[in-house]
Amino acid sequence: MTRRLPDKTVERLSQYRRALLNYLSGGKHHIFSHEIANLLHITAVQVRRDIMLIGYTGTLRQGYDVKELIDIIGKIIDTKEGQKVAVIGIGNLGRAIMGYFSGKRTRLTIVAAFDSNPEKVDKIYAGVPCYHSEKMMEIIRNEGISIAVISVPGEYAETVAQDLIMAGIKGIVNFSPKPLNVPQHVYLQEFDMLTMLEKVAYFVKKS
Amino acid sequence: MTRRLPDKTVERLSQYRRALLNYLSGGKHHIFSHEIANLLHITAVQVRRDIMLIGYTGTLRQGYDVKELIDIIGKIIDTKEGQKVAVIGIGNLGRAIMGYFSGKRTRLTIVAAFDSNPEKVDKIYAGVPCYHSEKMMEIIRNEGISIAVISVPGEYAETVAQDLIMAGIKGIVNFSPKPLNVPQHVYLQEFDMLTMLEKVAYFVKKS
DNA sequence: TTAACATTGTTATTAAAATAACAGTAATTT
DNA sequence: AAATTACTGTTATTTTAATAACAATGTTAA
Repeated sequence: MTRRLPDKTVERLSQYRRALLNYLSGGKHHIFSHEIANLLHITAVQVRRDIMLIGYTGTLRQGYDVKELIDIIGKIIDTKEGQKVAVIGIGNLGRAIMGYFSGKRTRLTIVAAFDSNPEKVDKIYAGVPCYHSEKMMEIIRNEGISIAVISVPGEYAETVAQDLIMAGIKGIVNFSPKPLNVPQHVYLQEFDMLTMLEKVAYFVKKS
Repeated sequence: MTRRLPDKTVERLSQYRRALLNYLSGGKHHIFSHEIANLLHITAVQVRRDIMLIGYTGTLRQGYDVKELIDIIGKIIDTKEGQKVAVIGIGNLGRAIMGYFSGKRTRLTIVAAFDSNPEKVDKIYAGVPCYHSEKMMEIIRNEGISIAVISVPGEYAETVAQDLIMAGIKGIVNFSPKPLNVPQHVYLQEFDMLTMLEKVAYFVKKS
């Protein structure tokens, strides 16, 4: 249907929506591109361009209808049926991720967590049941989980990813410091904290 | 001294170094560009280009001297004296970050953590003392901390950032879902998990 | 009624990043 | 000795993202 949007535009759409939901709760119904821009600390042109790419169009004197825009973004980002997410590794990071999610109503639902520590298995974290890693492939297949968050220590990341892919996972967010190799049909987002911190340190040093 | 390197190159240099340290511990002393590429699942050209940008040069038949390359990357990324880092907000995420760091010997040292929860104040997390948020500005100034990691809930992120900047922080990694606005002399790295997950979901849906 | 203004939507340009192309060269093979 | 091979280092090209420029238009002001 719609042409594939640029990566960065998709990221911003997600942020627009969150900002707009918040803005809406303040009782305002219309918003200008430069107001959206201020919320995210970017430029108005970029906002308008992104909105152009998704084919929505505002009105000249009032700007954009907040509710409409939220809906349109939803139609682009979400699927009707929703998508199921699993979190692998319930250390501090895994729990942090699940904590961020609980409460947010979104079309993404974390339906299962996995860990190999018997003390964690069969407990509930932020409303999500934790299963033993041995059951991972089975549950992912049976539940039709399409997205996985890897938050295990680096040394396990690779084999976990292998299993996930064999079980039919379509998208992975990798928080481990170990770079992953995935086939083309799997979308991978790396998320490496140590690298990011070292990068910041480099540019701090330079300035 | 060296010209400012591209953002992405700096990220990869950090990853090269980690991979090389690991490789070195396997007893190998030389490495080819395509071998580095395999470790990170990128192309050999990209590796060679990055290495060209930092001015290092390998030998034709042996490739790169692993130890030398590690040292050169260190000279570029690290400062002699090291840089001090503070973590603001000791929830699951804050603890995860400190956990990742403990053990890694690097020129970046987390020297202080801050939280407003009295139960956490004056405790030690992963070897790092936690102080009350009220003391944040003072300690940052006195200790000469130049980098901060924000892992507080979104609603506090903005004021925390303000305070950090007033206290003289030069680089910020923001894990909160609230976009920050910082003056030009402060380097900001946003790190928004919800957005990234929604992006992955979008591309999974598309594929 | 006309001019000035504030806003959107779109095209054009620039900047950043990745990829491709290829020249150069030491070692090895024929 | 010449050809081949397997690399590096660098320039050229392409792709992606961001920014700038500007036409179009309803609204307000003169």
